[in-house]
Amino acid sequence: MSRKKQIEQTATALFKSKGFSATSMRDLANALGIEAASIYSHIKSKEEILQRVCFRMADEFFEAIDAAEATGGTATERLQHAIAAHVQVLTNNTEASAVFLHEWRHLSEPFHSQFLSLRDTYEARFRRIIRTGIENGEFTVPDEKFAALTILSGLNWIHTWYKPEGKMTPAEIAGNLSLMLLMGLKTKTDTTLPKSHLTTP
Amino acid sequence: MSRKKQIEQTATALFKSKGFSATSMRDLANALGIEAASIYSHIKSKEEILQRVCFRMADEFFEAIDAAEATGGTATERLQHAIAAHVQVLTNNTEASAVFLHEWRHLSEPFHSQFLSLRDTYEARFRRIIRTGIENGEFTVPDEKFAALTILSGLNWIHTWYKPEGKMTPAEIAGNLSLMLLMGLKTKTDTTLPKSHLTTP
DNA sequence: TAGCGAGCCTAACAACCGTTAGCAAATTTG
DNA sequence: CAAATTTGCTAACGGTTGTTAGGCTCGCTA
Repeated sequence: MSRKKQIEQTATALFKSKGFSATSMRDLANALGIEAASIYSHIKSKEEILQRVCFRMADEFFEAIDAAEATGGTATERLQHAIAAHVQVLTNNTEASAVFLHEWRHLSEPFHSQFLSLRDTYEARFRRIIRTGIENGEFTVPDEKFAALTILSGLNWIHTWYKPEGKMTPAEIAGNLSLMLLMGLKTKTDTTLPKSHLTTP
Repeated sequence: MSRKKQIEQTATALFKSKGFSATSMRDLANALGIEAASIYSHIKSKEEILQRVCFRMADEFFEAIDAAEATGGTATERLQHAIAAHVQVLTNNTEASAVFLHEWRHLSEPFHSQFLSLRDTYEARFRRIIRTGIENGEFTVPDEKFAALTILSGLNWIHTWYKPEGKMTPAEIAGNLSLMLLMGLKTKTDTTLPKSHLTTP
């Protein structure tokens, strides 16, 4: 592995555990066993590392959802595939995922805006699947954007606990999440919510 | 309002938008229109602000869930109340909530450990409701901890977009979230589902 | 064997960090 | 009105920050 990749990987681990701002170049150098100044033989700046991690992960998420949507099928199936693809990327590199999810706001312009734009586009992909499902009667949901964001945020906590050696495989995690988010907690034979809390506008 | 509260509030806004580490005392002073050193007439240290915000919010979440659970009822009803209570706290102060959710890791010991312990206890409250619901057949879910964390992470993104002047009230948001998380996205053909949002009576 | 690039070093920079000391003005309280 | 408290100031501290300059030492290749 190239030295640059090694630096990137070590930095990613530190960024995840301490955050970008709280990680100094001297911390990073110490973790690598070299001097801080030596790092600049390989990278241009501290932020360059963050940029590379954020945009590489963005690429991975897009590639994954592209492949998932290409399979076609019903909205339910496409959503399941998109969830599985998202979980796959998330579990494949939890450290980079954590940085991608939490540290992007330390990007300077124009990268900050670029990143947000990519994120919006990605969310729109989920939204479109859900809208299709609403239109053809597969889903019943108050608001399509609301649903998409709830699903995504329900997926994005995985990186906090997932360990490759754990007992659930990424596919099983994806299956459980799909089940919960598509079917809800309620037992199928009794699916009504208490009436005292419902009103129809 | 006391000057100390004012400082805390301004700091909270900055911590939310830039993060704790990336917010300097000179940034905070600038936002307050005074000199950095002047802040120390009111607080002991930068971290004191973070501590106060984190533990005050923890208190609020516990008070809310205490009140919610005290109402009794089925597991479904208790979970709905707990969700509504959580959303209420979250929407009541989005800035402090964001700090509570994302900046706690910059707490030093023993506060860091204390905070994590409180968070675990809070999550266990949700888990217990869900376990009850599984045991008496209200819920069908693969794993109780998994379900609790998925629900909580599905709630905890609200602070990123909620504005008090928006068109959904906190109660409506809670209703929509309850609906999505309890019933899922899939259309149920065997029951009459409310077509839109919920409101508390 | 000469040369080259990769990799790392030391030294140092200017800027910024949280915080303290000591003092002055303003405001509140007796 | 006097005393006490609140609120803010300037100046400065010791330390840390990201980064640059310039040079040394290897292993590889021409």
